[in-house]
Amino acid sequence: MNNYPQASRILVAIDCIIFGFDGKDIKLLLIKRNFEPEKGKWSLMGGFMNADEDLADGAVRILYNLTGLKDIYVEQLETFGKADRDPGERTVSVVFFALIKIDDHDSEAVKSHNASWITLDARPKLIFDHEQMVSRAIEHLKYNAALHPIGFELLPERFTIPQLQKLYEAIYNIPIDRRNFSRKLLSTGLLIDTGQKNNNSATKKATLYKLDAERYKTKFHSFWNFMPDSMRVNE
Amino acid sequence: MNNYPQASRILVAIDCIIFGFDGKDIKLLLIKRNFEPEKGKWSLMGGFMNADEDLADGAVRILYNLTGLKDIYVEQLETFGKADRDPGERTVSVVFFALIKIDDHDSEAVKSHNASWITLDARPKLIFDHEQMVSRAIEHLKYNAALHPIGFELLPERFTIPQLQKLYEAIYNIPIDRRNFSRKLLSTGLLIDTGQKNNNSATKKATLYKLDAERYKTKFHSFWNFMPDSMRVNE
DNA sequence: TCAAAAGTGTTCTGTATACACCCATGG
DNA sequence: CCATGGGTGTATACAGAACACTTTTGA
Repeated sequence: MNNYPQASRILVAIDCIIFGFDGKDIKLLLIKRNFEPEKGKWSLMGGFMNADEDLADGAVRILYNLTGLKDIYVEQLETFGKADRDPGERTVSVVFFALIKIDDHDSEAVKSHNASWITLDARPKLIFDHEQMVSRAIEHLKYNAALHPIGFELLPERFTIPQLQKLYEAIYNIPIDRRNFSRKLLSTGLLIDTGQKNNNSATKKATLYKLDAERYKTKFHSFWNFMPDSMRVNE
Repeated sequence: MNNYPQASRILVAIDCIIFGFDGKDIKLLLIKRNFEPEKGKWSLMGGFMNADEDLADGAVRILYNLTGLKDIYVEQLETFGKADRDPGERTVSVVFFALIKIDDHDSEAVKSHNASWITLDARPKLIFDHEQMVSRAIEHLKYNAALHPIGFELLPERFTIPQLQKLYEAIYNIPIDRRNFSRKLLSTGLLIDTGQKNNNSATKKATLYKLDAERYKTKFHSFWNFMPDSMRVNE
């Protein structure tokens, strides 16, 4: 069947920005390509959308291949479509934004794809327009983490408030007042005290919380502001 | 040249959500199709991306065809890629979000495309997944108009504060306090008093303002909140 | 017993809100 | 001169920021 005879058919790529947090730094999962084209260079994890597959399913498939994870946080970010973006052939690329709990990923799969976790500062040059894609994703992370409770997606099931604070300090690269942060966060009612304490600490053990899944859902689309007002720059 | 022999090539459509404001209601520019496929039904304005054209340029081209306008506010919104979204042939559609000053558009071009301005409430059923696209765009408008100064894009060059207020009341479907709105707005420093007054009023004439283009640019990416807190629902 | 990190409380200040009042215009 | 809509002023409440103090832990 061909209802649109005069239009051009082109490749639809899917590229994935994958963020993780190791307790100290925000990291990106990048690939040192051991395949053509651009073998030997760094790129995002990607692939092509199959003809019989939903776009979003394609992203899940590609993310699963690399990380071994299925139920992770994925958002469609933006579609890149400069005519000359891929020198090999005309291609548009739909970019997806994923947040994963870094300890959960399948390190065998990552190794077999020749991928590595790299801090934002240390990231190498990337092929094509992948550099712009990453910039866009970092922007998106900064913007959205201040308005929606997505930070949790980067932490383990059970986490402490100080851990969460370190995460936000890493995202925004600013110090945050411990006491105000904690109060603001608890006042959202999103956290459930598990009764357990964190054993990884050499000093006073912090309370482990988990997300209140119900409240999380209802609150997700509301605007949020638990970042200091200084982040909502008005000047 | 064909570096990716095994992947599928498919159609890339561009669909445009075009918002306008007539001083009272937010309206959508929709097309009653006098061409195949789905002739006789309502849809968004769209077309296909050309093989040698940047994606964003395709959107500008399509918007220009319908409205006769070139320098308008356009954002890429989302790419729709369900495998069965277009029954005719596998197609992904990149949706663009446009805000125009309704008085500026070329009504001849609109007429020749069989298009009409329709209020959100009165909109008809649309073909394919265009309904979802519109819902998504309305969400986007509500979300972003509270955080960024995009409302101005729907008003004439010179506008009054009461006009702007009516716009926001239409977007959010809530009454806003006249006095607080005005103060909040002026405090942003985005408005320049033109010295002129609005003559269309039967009573006291309101001051005509224009945007401070410089400040607009710098402020655009900052979070903003001149909507009442009630909009930033936390419950 | 001391240092380091976690947790709780208090004060202060800026800003959003609610609401009262004055001004301009045309009928 | 009065109804309608535009513009300015002010008191109050609330939430964020700053900062002091207490508690827990392991070394």
